[in-house]
Amino acid sequence: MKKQKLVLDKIDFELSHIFECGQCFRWHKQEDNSYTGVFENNVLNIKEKDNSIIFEGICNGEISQVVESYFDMTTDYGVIKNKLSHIDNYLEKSIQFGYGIRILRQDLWETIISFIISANNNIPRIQKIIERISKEYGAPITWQNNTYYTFPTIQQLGKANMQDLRNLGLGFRDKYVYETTQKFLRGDITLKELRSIKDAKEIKKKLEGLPRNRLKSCRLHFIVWYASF
DNA sequence: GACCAGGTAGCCC
DNA sequence: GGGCTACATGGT
Repeated sequence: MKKQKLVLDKIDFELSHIFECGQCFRWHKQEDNSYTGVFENNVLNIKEKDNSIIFEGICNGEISQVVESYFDMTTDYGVIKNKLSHIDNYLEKSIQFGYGIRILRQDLWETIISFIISANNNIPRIQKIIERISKEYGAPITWQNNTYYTFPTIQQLGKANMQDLRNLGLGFRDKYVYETTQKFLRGDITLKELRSIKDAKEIKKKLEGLPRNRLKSCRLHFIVWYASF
């Protein structure tokens, strides 16, 4: 893990559209309008300057690879937007509204747990709970005199019992997170298995076996997306 | 201090 | 299968 920097041309990339559309919980806006976040074993700060996007932080691997993967850089969003905007007026307006969005390639495990936590909950609190879980069970990464925490792996989160989770403020969701983690720990269901399934209905069926995890269609789209790589 | 939140499981009918 | 309700907390 090392400090790295990357500068890319600003194409189909708008920070606020990406980070404030509700698809992620761990990116925070800074005073200078940049965003800092933790994903997998990376901490990045991202800012816009002179029609460029500057990525800076601690990366597990080459920053160009990490960014390319997480931000889905190999997909041409211009082509997609062009296609969608010709379907109907509603889509055209939607694209005008969020023209700079990219669908992040977030960690599948983190996403499953985050979605369980989101049940009957509000976004600020969801964010706080995820931060607390990460601080308690994730691994620390220090950058620019701040300590950030990765989202815990299955094994790391497996160390928490229901009371531990209750103490972190999960409320009634503690047992659903606990049971889901135990299922993954035991291997009743695996991430590899989810990734190997290409049919959305099959993935849905698998996930419905998990507690507190029946999927609304919006969630399913994300899970299918995250499971696809 | 009441009301609500990125929902869902467990009832009842 | 559809409709209702409880669920733990914290944010507003």
